[in-house]
Amino acid sequence: MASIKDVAAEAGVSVATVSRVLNDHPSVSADARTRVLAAVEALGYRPNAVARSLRTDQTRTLGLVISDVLNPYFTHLARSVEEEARALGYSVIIGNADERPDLQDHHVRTLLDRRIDGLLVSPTDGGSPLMLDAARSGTPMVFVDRWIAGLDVPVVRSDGHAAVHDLVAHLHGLGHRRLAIIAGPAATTTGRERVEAFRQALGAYGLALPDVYIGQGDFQAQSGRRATERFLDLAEPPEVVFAADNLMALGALDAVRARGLRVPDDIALAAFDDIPWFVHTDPPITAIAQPTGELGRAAVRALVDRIEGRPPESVTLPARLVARRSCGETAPHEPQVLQEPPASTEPSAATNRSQP
Amino acid sequence: MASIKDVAAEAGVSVATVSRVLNDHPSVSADARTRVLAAVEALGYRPNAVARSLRTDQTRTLGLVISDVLNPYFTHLARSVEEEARALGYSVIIGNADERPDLQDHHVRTLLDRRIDGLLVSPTDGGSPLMLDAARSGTPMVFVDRWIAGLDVPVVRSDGHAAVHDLVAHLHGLGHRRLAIIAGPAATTTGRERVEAFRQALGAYGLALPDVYIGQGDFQAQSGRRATERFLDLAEPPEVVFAADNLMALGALDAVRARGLRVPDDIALAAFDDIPWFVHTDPPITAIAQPTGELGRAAVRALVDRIEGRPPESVTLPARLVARRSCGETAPHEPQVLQEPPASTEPSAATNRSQP
DNA sequence: CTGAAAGCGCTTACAG
DNA sequence: CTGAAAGCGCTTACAG
Repeated sequence: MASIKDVAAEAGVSVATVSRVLNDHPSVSADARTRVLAAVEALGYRPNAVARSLRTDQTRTLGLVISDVLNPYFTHLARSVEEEARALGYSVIIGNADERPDLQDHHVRTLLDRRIDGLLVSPTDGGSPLMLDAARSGTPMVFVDRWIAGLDVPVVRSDGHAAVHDLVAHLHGLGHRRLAIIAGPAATTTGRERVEAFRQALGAYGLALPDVYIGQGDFQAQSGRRATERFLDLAEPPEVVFAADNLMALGALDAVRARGLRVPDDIALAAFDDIPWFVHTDPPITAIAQPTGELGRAAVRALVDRIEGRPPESVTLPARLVARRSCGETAPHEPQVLQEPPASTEPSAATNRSQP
Repeated sequence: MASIKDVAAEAGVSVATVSRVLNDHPSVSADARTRVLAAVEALGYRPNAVARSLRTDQTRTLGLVISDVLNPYFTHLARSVEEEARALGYSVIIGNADERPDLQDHHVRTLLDRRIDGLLVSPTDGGSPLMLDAARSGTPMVFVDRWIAGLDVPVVRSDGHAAVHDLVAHLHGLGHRRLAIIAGPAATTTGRERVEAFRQALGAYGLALPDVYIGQGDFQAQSGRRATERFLDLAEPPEVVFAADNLMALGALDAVRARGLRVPDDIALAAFDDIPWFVHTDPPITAIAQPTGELGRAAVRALVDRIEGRPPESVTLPARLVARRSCGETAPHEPQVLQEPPASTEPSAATNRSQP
């Protein structure tokens, strides 16, 4: 593979001049530029990004560590992250933690070793020593979707409180009183928050959330299956199961189906995170939709701000309820296509520095 | 960030010795090793992978350029690729071409600039000059799922001929005679092959595949929607629509639903590529399942063989029909869970060197 | 077993 | 505007 030396020789100039042409440095004569460009063309030369990174101490690469690529929500997020990063001149390397803290650490370590310019993380747990070190050691970092409290790291996420409240209103209106939730891991913010939001909303309707109506899941389908089976085995099973993510809803659907029961007649189902397939499941599934694309873009902008020395902003966007037939009723004209509400940012109080 | 020099100073040895310890070189005294390891620990030193790559001319990184990450088939593929790569000591950088040749070129170029050790590609088109150059210039490369003919590049894919034949037999048995297909781009092998397999199978039953029953899609949902609308507008619409991938099937479902029609009563639907959601759609969708995980793993093994100087093997695995209710009938005991058949490789005739 | 030194392919003050 | 030279952080013959 041709190196800068070869180009310099071919063009009859020094490597410094070649470098200047390649980097659009102003002080290069038109003649030198022409000759260098011709040599580059003739040799099919492409600068070695590894060498450049070593020298400039920047890789123009962002790391994205997500909990589970197979989860359509995170796939969507990853895609919007890559798009925005590309628009800003960065590449992104994705690390899939598969909801495993050890794998998450593996990816963080690998990414750090590669000297990525910044790290976007949706943490799988409460923060391993490595993750905390990374956050404190000054590696530019932004949390997206999930976060770890007590760190001076901007957070880009959506707030589901209002939507969960809307969901409970919807369920209550349909006459449901025994509502259960399949929670995510307590070590994750979204695992905890969604349960709390649900509990609060139930409280507003004078309903309790008994422990037996809280299934412990891990955001993966299998756990949704198991939790649902346990609910169905109860002397008094819930009338509604609210899965804290779309994969556990898939598992719940599997479990209900395996027993020969029907949604919503035998048991109602709702999910956090909306995905295109929810329109076509039997029945279409009521879900809380996050503005996923906008979250990904905002996260990249915050991270790049941080990398390039501008003050990064934490961003919180609202989620919203998309009611379909899986909890009962809901008219023929239910929503069909996912549509994201307009973005809004928190212009002030940037980081979650003061978080408990 | 601490460098090897800092470690050497701290341990009271030369950087050469530090390097030897880090790389498990045998000729290092136990004493030196201990002191170096202690220094590494004390400083929290991590070797700079960029510098190491520049020096050793290997990045231990694989590039994966896929057509569309949002397509669950490719997401699954990407995941298995990463798993196998990790097991073999490689990282992978994913480039999402989004079915756009220009984006595909962008990613190939970026990956090459980063000096990845090898490239796994599922080409979006027939081969841009850049892609052909890359393949010919000796960059270790393996095609997965889709390929470009006429290149000396191993191919890891699945063969759907038998499964498509099974599908047509199934459809014919249900009494369907007017069968249509939504094809992928003719520039892709899978776009062409699936139509040809379908045409052949129809021929075996004395059925023709008229041009109006071939919808031109691009493997994305929107194109499945449009093609289906066109079918439904025909004076004599088809009785069955076979979508050449799962996203176009989603689009077809959207279109059928938008007209207030029912599957399979008004029109039957089948898809290439099986995904977990197909069990829960209304109705469950008949699909041709590829051994996706095994394809990803085999592709990585072939690529790493190539990189490490062993002869790489092309691999072809069979796809299989999973009949559900979307084409009519099919019993209560239809399959529920995706299961991959055991792997099989072609031990001989490694590359598709002699392809037309 | 160990260290000094060269060199991977770049970029960038510095001097002219 | 241009080039010689230093240096980014490593690895690895080479000599001892």
